[in-house]
Amino acid sequence: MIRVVVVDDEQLVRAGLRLILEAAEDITVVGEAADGAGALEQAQRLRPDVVLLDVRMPGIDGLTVAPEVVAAGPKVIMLTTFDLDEYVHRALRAGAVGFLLKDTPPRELAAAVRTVAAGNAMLAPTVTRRLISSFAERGPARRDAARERLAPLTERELAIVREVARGHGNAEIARRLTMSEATVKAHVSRALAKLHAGNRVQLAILVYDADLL
Amino acid sequence: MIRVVVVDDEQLVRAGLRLILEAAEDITVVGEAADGAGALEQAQRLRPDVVLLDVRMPGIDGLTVAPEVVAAGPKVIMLTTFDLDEYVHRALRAGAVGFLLKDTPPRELAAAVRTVAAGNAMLAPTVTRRLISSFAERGPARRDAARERLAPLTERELAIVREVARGHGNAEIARRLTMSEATVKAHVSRALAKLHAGNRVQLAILVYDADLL
DNA sequence: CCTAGGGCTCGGCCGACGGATCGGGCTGCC
DNA sequence: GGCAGCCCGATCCGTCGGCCGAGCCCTAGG
Repeated sequence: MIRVVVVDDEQLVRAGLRLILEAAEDITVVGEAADGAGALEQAQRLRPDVVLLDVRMPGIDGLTVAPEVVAAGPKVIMLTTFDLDEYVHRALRAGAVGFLLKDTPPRELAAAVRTVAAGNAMLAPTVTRRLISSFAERGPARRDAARERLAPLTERELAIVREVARGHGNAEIARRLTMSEATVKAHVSRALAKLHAGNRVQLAILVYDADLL
Repeated sequence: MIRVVVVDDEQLVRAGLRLILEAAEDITVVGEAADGAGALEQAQRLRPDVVLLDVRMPGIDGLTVAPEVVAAGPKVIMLTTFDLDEYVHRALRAGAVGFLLKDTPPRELAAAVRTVAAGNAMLAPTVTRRLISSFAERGPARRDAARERLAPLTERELAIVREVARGHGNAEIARRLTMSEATVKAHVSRALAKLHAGNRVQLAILVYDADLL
């Protein structure tokens, strides 16, 4: 039996969720709360398997308490009317493993509870879509592009550039790599030219994007 | 009516998928293929709404043709027995909007087809879980530490430091934020002092670690 | 009211660092 | 031998960064 706590500031919504979930034989609603403080208290006292947590609530809102609720043990599914990027990002970073819209059909809601109780994750389709695109964009795309740009560098030059990206000055790099400071400057200059960079900071940015540390 | 092409090297699997999908009144299977080449040909000729694409196939495998199939128009759902990280990453980068395991129940398979046809995305729960982790665990440790260090900065100072992290020089920052270069230098100096940094590159590193772009 | 403090804005000065340029030595290859 | 690429070095100059001071605005508090 999966033990669930539902949190929403509107009593009507809580009642609706309870009805939907209790209709499944393997799910039982063991507690309710109307704000973040109540949610945390119930999570710690009742130790439920899953907490359905509304995003917007008076007092402490759902996103704010989410990290603490997660820390208390249960899996957290965020519930909201609007799937704003800001909400999704904060929720996922807080450790939520579910993010559903309030127009989710009853069958899927119960399925989501079972899914997260089993240790997996469930997102609304629109949210999944957004997550994928943000993954595809910020993923290895920029990294490979950066590596491509760094390709023309000589082995030695790359070594100097990596030192630059560590925030070291030319003198310090010279000591570390046992060469003259003038030489370091020369390498940096040619790296700047090859990479069409105007700044040593831009070199550091490339190294960071290329994930070379 | 949602028009679907199923691609799998095993004839039995194709037949099974066709049976499942044709059972839904709003879905019709308009074509089949046994390898990547066939998948691409069918996608271009039949212009289906959705392509179910097996990952592992003899000849050109699913992950390899996925980008071209996506480019041809249809939404792509990857199908596989194993949800290896490598598979998922490549698939999502290729532009797939679905990633399902072959043990997905028929009802969810049809739901997934409808979901992607509607422009949204559908992943297997285990895949979603992994995606969330890789999104959330993008090093909150170092990130929060960096934010902690950046905390003492005033709003204005942080703005200048972020410009520094973009690789801009003092003069350029002055233009962008419409202030004197002397002011920029003053802010940079104080930021360096507050953060115990000796270099503007080190400021950039902090901003990067703090993930502020 | 007016004083004190903090943040933002500027200017000037100067030492230090960063970049551009030129040249030389070394290797491998045509 | 000539050429090309990499590595190293030295010199010149612009930019950066530290340090001084100053004025302005706002808020807090006597």
